[in-house]
Amino acid sequence: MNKITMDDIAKMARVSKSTVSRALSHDPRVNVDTREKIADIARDLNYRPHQVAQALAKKNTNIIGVIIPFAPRSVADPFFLEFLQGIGEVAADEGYSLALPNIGLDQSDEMLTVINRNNLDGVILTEPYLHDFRIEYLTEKEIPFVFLGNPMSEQDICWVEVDNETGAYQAVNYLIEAGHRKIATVAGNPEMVSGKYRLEGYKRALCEQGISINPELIYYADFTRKGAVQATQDLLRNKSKYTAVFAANDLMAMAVIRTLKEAGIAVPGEVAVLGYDGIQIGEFIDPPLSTIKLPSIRMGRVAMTMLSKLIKKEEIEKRQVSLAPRLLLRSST
Amino acid sequence: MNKITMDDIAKMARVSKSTVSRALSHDPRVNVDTREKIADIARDLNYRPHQVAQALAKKNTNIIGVIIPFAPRSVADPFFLEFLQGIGEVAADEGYSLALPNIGLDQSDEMLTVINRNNLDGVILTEPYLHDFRIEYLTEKEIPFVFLGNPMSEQDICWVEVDNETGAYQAVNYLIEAGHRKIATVAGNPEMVSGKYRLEGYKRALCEQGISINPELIYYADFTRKGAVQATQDLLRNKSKYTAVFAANDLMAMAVIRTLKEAGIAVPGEVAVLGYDGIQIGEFIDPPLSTIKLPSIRMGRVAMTMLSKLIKKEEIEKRQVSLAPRLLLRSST
DNA sequence: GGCCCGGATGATAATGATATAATGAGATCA
DNA sequence: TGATCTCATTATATCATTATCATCCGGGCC
Repeated sequence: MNKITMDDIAKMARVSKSTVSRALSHDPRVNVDTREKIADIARDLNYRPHQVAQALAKKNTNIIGVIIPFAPRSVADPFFLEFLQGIGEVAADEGYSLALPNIGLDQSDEMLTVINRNNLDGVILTEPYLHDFRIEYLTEKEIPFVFLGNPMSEQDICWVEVDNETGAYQAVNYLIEAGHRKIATVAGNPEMVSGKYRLEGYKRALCEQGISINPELIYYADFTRKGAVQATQDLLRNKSKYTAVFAANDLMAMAVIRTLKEAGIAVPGEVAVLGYDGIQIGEFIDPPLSTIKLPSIRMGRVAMTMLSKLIKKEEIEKRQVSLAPRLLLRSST
Repeated sequence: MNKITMDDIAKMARVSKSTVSRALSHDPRVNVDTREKIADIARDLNYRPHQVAQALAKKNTNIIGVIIPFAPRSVADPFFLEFLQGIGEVAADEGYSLALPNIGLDQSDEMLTVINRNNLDGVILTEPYLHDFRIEYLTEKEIPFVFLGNPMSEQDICWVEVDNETGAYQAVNYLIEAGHRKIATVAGNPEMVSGKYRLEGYKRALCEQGISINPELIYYADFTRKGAVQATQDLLRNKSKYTAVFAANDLMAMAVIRTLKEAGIAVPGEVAVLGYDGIQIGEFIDPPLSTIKLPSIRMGRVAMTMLSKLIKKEEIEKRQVSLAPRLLLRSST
């Protein structure tokens, strides 16, 4: 079966394809009768515009790239999935489809390729790094983009975040108020904004309460379960005492809990564990995970809404959106 | 900054853009010296072909659509995420990128649009229905596709599955052998292949062991947590006795466990719960979920590999792949 | 010298849409 | 009555590639 093109419709309606193009895009310049005739024929033939050709002529593809690193992180992380769902909802409403370009480990090279393919109308990025090189690329290529997370750039970049430092401060402060004095942390990648500032929040909470920071209670993992298991094992070998662990994301908190339990340590009986992100699945684990709840779906919606406006060059009232973290107490503390 | 096109390179190399095109696609007809000169210039200018224009001329886009229904199901379901990861790995290797067209509830109309946009080289579908209407569309439009799950069609369609009936039979059989006689089930959507045949397996296991099927112990939910909570509440109001629940997927099993626990029923002490899918997160919940483990990532890899061959019209040795389910015992039974 | 051959390259068409310039007919106005 | 304007439509260019057909050139052969 041959695909139906505009030319076919033009011939049947005895007009030029220019007129067909305008009629189908509701251009007011075409006569109402002509428009209706063309619309009828298009409907009868079940015509759908060829998106690729349209993209070439209009110079936009209606495709949004969502840069979620695959292994070892992230698509396995329910937090990103919830975020993706929020993006998806708005994208569908606005007529965009989502592409997940697979980004491997050597991001710089892959990123270049993805961007240069010229087939993305805009990009949503996750997990900003300190001095994120992607900003420069995207800015230079004039591709609209929105970050999930504040990349701490001097430039006027669009982003949606929940302040990492505040959230972590709130978390650790709660632990202190609950009576904990020796609090360990499984921190994230310190080259990432989230990793660095969640650790900063941890430190500030301790400082303000006059508790000295013990470097032996700080472990760095890479936001993965595997990394957290390793970190917890290191922690278990450590002679320093601790009664609570603050993990920089829920996925790691889950691994911490399991590793502690395997070592015969009761949670929260002997050691309390507090996570970060507030993934839905957290309420099902044993014990249900106390955490800092981020409005993940909402963040996705906000990011996509912002990106859509950016693409259409509409006015954006707030280019930087900072949402509030919320302490969600379940049973692991 | 203007984008670099083939014309720019042609001018710099003092050849025609035809030659540039051939040189960059390693056409043996171009002289080696010319090819290298062109390759050098392209590298210097950091040239990347314009994917949209390329797609229009070559009539393929290197984009694969993965049809995962969004709300209320599926992207929230870690099983699909794991599957997606498998697809992603192979897709990246083969040079495809993934698109997630958002399919809403009225699939028929949306599907039509997605397919007719002519911008997908192939499609991977999940969750086949009995008499799935999508098969007809895709076949007619001659778009290569692979199903996750056996759509039970007479046609010679490509699919990867784990036999639902066998898996469910295995699950329920295990419960019976463990001494359970009164086994309830929270079944999936009976219009979906997975929903129907997992229920069939449940029934066959009971029949073969001479246990009569009690319709009051069969509840239908829609594979979501919400549906399962409702089903479990109905079950709790029921006067019939039961000592085990077989849920048609892990997400529902998790909801069943929580709802039972909230009602003061011990799992697995009073009631055993067995799930289906084998999502990774299942081991973290309380109690760790016993389940039928499907090789989700592998299924994704197989599906994408098959689709890739289908697109390239290569020979496919097996167009229908049926992998083995595996009973994964943790603590909920 | 004319012809053929094949390697290398160029010119043009095609892909399926939109964007821009051009056209023609009728209305308006000085 | 001629100039200008508007409206509806057509013709042509454009987008950045690949595909197809044409051309050129040097060398070998008769």
